[in-house]
Amino acid sequence: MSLPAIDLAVFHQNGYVRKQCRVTSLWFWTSDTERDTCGDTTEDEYTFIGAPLIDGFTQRGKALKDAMREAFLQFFEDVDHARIDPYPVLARWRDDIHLTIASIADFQPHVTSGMVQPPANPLTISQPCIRLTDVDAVGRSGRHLTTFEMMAHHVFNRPEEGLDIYWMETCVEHCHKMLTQTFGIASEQITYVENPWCGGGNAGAAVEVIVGGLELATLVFMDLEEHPEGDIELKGDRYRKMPLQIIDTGYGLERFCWAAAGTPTIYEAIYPETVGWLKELAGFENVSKQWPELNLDKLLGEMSRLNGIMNIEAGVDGDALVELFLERLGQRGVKITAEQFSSITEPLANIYAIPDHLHALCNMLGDGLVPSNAKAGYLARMLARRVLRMRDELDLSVSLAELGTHHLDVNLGGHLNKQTRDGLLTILGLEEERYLEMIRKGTNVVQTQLKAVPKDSQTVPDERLFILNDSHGLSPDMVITLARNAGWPNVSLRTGFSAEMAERHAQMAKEAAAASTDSTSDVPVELNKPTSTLYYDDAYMVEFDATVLDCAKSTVQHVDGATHVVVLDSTCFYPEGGGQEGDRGHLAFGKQVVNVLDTQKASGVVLHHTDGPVPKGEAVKGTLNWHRRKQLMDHHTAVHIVGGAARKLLGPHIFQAGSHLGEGSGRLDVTHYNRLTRDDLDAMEDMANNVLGEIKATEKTELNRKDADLIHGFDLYQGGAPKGDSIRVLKIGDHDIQACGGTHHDEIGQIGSIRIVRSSAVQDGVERLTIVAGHAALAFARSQDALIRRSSEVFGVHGEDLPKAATRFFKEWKEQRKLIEQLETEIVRLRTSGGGDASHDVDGVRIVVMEIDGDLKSMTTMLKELTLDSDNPTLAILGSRDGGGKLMIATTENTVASERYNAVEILRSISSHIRGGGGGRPTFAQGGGSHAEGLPAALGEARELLGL
RNA sequence: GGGCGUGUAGAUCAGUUGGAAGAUCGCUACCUUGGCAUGGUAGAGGCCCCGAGUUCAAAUCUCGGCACGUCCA
Repeated sequence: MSLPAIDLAVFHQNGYVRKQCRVTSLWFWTSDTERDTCGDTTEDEYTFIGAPLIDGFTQRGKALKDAMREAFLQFFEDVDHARIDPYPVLARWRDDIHLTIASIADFQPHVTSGMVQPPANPLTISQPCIRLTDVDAVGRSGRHLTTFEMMAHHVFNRPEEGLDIYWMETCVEHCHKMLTQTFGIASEQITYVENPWCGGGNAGAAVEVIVGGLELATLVFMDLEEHPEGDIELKGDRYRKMPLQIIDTGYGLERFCWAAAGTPTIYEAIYPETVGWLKELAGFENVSKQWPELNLDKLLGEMSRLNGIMNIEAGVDGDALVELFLERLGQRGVKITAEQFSSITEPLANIYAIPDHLHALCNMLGDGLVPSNAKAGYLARMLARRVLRMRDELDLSVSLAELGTHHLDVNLGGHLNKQTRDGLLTILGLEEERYLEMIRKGTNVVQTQLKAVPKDSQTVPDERLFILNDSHGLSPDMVITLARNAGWPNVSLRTGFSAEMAERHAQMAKEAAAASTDSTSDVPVELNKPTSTLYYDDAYMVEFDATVLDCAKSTVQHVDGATHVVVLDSTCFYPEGGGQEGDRGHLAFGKQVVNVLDTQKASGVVLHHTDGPVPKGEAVKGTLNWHRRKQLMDHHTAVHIVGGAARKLLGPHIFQAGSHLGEGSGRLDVTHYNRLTRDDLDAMEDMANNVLGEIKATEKTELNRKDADLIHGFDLYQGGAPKGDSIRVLKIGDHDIQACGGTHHDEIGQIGSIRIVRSSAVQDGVERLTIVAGHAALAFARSQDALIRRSSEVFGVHGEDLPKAATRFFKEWKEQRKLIEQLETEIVRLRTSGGGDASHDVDGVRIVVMEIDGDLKSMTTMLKELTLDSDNPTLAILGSRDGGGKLMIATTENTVASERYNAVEILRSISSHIRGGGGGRPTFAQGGGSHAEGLPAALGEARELLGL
């Protein structure tokens, strides 16, 4: 079964009839008797360019967006929808996506699954979204954006419970009324296309709203969930009805703006000031002035129209595409050469894309994102780099921070959600520094990588390009530019290479995904009844009585010595979670005792890993290893306090990226754009310890998700996306407020003291702080003391003199090493100059055969002294008893000595005496053995061989 | 989360098959000049990131760590 027709009274009342599209075969509703296409086909061109479809909005840019958004939200407020503030563009309440990609993403997964109440119902919102999938098309297609606002009205019905706010009929009614009355769009201009929607395991009927060839909105009626036995089939999958009915609408704010402005591209409607400014900076007028006969607006308008109806696949050959474009433009009366086309459209594509990318970047950074080389931070860095590259292609002399300042003032009205203006500009400045550093290194890297490539080569080997891109961040066209400047003037990029590289990356990602098959651990016990968690009632409870619900042999060895898994009806053992390690202790029953070696959790059931069985149904007395638990609580509470200090001292972009609380130390990963200095750590440490004295007690409350979001916002979820509706909130005065399920002190003074031991980098943009608190802080101080004591004993100085002493010793060691080298050289000079027994003259070649003390390094020094003087042709054979015997033979290069003697041959014929081997060049050979006592014999044979 | 790359003189970087640690700039001294820019000559400056392993021999190969960079999801 497929979905039935969407036959609504509102269509009939407005004179609409249902037709099937001649091109796409989709069913659609229209009041235009002539119309036989649905409006969004390869035959439906944009009609609003130069002829706006929405009247009454004469503004441009931010003012236009503000007016449009207000009109939309006001309309829905007037029909009893609650206006909701937009969510961040960083989807921190979700663990499956980094960025908010649609308004419905705000309510996934828990509201849409029914677990959590929506903040209002029905509601209206205008949600800033970021989608990077079409990033390459931005600026070129005339309509693509990486960041846009999705205006929406949402309804969450539960018909089985009598909650039925409205469904299709009223939804389309609102939509139609708004379009025709608020925005004055003529009814016959609007078509409603029936096109079922599915995604993410859900599906439903949907209507696309098309005006003037442009899809202005989609109305989705989501009431199906994927199920193998479902009776409805959509696009190859089976679905069944679910208890929830959700209306998910999306109206593209920027598209409304474009339809109201009627500009050649969407960018001129929403970023007119920036486009104008960049054109001026780039001297674009000089480009267009060359061909006064060209009508630029007509050209751009036709291009947008063409892009609107041509579905251009990624990876299409660039040259072929331009040719096709020129042909189609010619058919439309725009006469233009390939040269004119590229010299106009290439700079314009950059001019258009820059404000779009800046908008996405400012929104991301404004929400507190820190650029990085991994995860969401990478997306920000990618956008920053794209802007910088486009800036360089346009040859603009503005910094990224100046572009950011302009964008913030002109297009964002100076508003950022969290980050400060200074913070934003600092980050942009740092990103530019990194970019410039990468370019600077690029020239060198290119020269090294292309060393084997002939200077007159026309291509760069694929493998080199892959390495340069993946490892050094130099995109193929950047490599070509650099290579041309560095001595390979003829190289160019093979067409289609970029597509191949993308394909290769996709392949790599696929292989990586296939390799990481997660092993679901076997849990041998039943997981029916959630364990009652006593540690939340009283974090200080050490002993408790409980009943054994289940006990089974471990199927996998979880920890050393653990043989069984025990489930109790209640427990005060904290299971590992939120970064805090599981508790240990023991369970006693009768006269027997089993040790709890670790505690884990599965589906709300606490699993005690023990070293022995406990009979099912038995009453047990559980006792916690309190020393360990106290230490874990010290660390956990300390991590919250340090995190709060970091946020206060370093800025609003500080977000917890992970934590681990062990007995010996705790660690906290925070997002930050710079490496932390010891001064930073000291300042945080000071603040953290002051907090211990200033704030007496922590407050622990439990809230439902809806209220928690409303009261505290999404900064609450530092520990990650929450899984359920119930949120445990830990408040340490106004210093730190977080959702956290760990165990914490009621009185933070019990921690005693906090030390931040060090910081290290987990990845770019994330700093790891290692923290010790309570007894661990004391233990750490003692071990540090011991290190200093042991070291100062070696030097025989007091601890405070240690740095001075170490510096002096190191300096003297270097000086003495130098001196030894000089003395060794001097010894060789003395032993060989006076015509002693070591030195002989054979037909104009000085021959030196001697045994010396020293390792390979000092032998090398001596050999140099002997054989590097070409006025004194020498054959030198040195031997040492060091490490099983060493032999080293050299001749003075390019002299009679090197002509007459071969070092390698001599070495081979004598090295057997020390039972060794070796090799080298004819003028320099070295070898070693395992029989140092044979050295005199080896040297003796050498003398014999040479006739001495 | 997965992949890749790089750590060598104060700075920027070479270093071939494992076999004698280099270049350029900078620094010091001297020469050239009335003085300067410059030019010339000589010299100083190295825990080849750290730690193991393989080898007669490791800057070079293997493993681990630290630091930095980069691509993809």
